[in-house]
Formats: sequence, structure tokens, C-alpha cells
Amino acid sequence: MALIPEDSIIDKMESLLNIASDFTRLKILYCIAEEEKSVSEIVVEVGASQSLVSHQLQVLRKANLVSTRKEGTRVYYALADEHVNALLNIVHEHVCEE
Amino acid sequence: MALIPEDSIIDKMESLLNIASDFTRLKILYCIAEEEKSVSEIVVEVGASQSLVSHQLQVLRKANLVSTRKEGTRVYYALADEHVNALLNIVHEHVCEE
DNA sequence: AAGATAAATGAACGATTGTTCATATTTTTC
DNA sequence: GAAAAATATGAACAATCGTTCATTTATCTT
Repeated sequence: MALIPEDSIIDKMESLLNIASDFTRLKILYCIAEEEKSVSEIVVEVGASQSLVSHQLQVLRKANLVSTRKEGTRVYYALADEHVNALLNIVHEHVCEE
Repeated sequence: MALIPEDSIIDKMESLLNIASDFTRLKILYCIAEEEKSVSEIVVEVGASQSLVSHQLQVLRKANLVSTRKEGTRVYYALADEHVNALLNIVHEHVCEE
């Protein structure tokens, strides 16, 4: 626990945190935290433009933070795993104290 | 747990994550995770320039992620609280799986 | 096949940010 | 008081990134 992790690990941690550290992306993650949602649903709930939401969903997707399911013309997005939720909770807890 | 937090909360979360999402700052946080260290010790262990380390320490300090203690010409830095450690652990866990 | 709806993509711009270099401040020692 | 050591600060530059606008691709319906 004492040592600084290898640079390659720190690199990956930096990437993950970077992707999580954006207003729009955080809102999207919360939006789909409980159940999967289609892009248009996310657009409405998050209150951002379709283009922006789509762009950020691609970012989240490339980082494997979300998974997708296609159904007709709709694409449903969901959180990839529970680590994402855990991360949101830790950070939320931190900023809501003191 | 279902609702998207208020914008002001998301803002704070974004700030915290933004500050954590940097290679040099992550290394610094790990460096002082177990015990407080002086700036020059951090410079050696992290392997970055004195200027860069000092700049990033100010960033971490303004965000209240680290605390300082002055002793002569030395300034010792330590983690501000355990949330920071928890955050590091969650993220580390996530990137070390699969 | 045409039109409509849903989602993705690409270019472009402005703003933010990480880093370096040079310099300043502070404290100790001689 | 001068020199040295430790830390902080400011300016400046390159690079990255979030957002918008315009366009495209894909799927369904009639």
C-alpha cells in the first residue's frame, strides 16, 4: 500500500479520472445509474444537446464506463460495472461533507 | 439514489475529479499517502521538477486535498483526509481488473 | 422509394491546463 | 549582513478538451 504504483497504472488511473471529471459526463452517468436509457431520454433528462450527449457517450464508451444495447433506431446505454457507481458515491460523499 | 444531484454538487464533484486526474498529482498523492513528506522529498520520489511539484502542491492545497505543516525552511505535506485514500483505492481497483 | 426519427460524426473555435524557465520569498547558518 | 537551501510564484507556450453547428448514417413506417 505504501509504494507509488507503476507509471502504466497511474496512466490508466489518470485516464479514468479524466473521463469522470466532466460536468456533462457526470450527469449522464447519474442519469443511467439505475436503469439503462436511450440517447434521446438522456438528452431530455440531462438537458444538453443531442450532439453533445452523443459525443460524450462515445467518450464514456471508449473508456468502457458504459455498455450499449441497440433496439431498432434506439440505442440504450447503461453503466458498465459497479465500480463506476462506487466511484460516484465516494466522490459524492466527499463533496457533501464539511 | 436515483436522482441526478444538483448542479452545484455535480460542479464540486467535477472539480475534485479534475484535480485528481493528473499524472503528477496522482504520484504526489501516493507519495504522501502513508506519511507526510517535505517538498524536496516529494521531488525526489516523484521524479518531477521542483517547480512542477510545487505548482501541483498548490493545486492540491487549494482543493483541500492535502494539509501542510511548516518546520524551518521545510514544508511538510500530508493527505487531508481518508476520502482521498478511498478515492485512490477505488480507482486503482478499477484499472487493475480485467 | 420517400420521409421521418434516432443517433453518430467531423470540423472548428475558445478556453483551460500541464509544464518549463526564470525569478522571488523565506528561513537558517556562518 | 551575506550566502545558501527550501519553497513559492509568475509569465508564457503547446496541447488538450468541451461545445456548437452542420451533416451523415441507420432504421422504421407508409
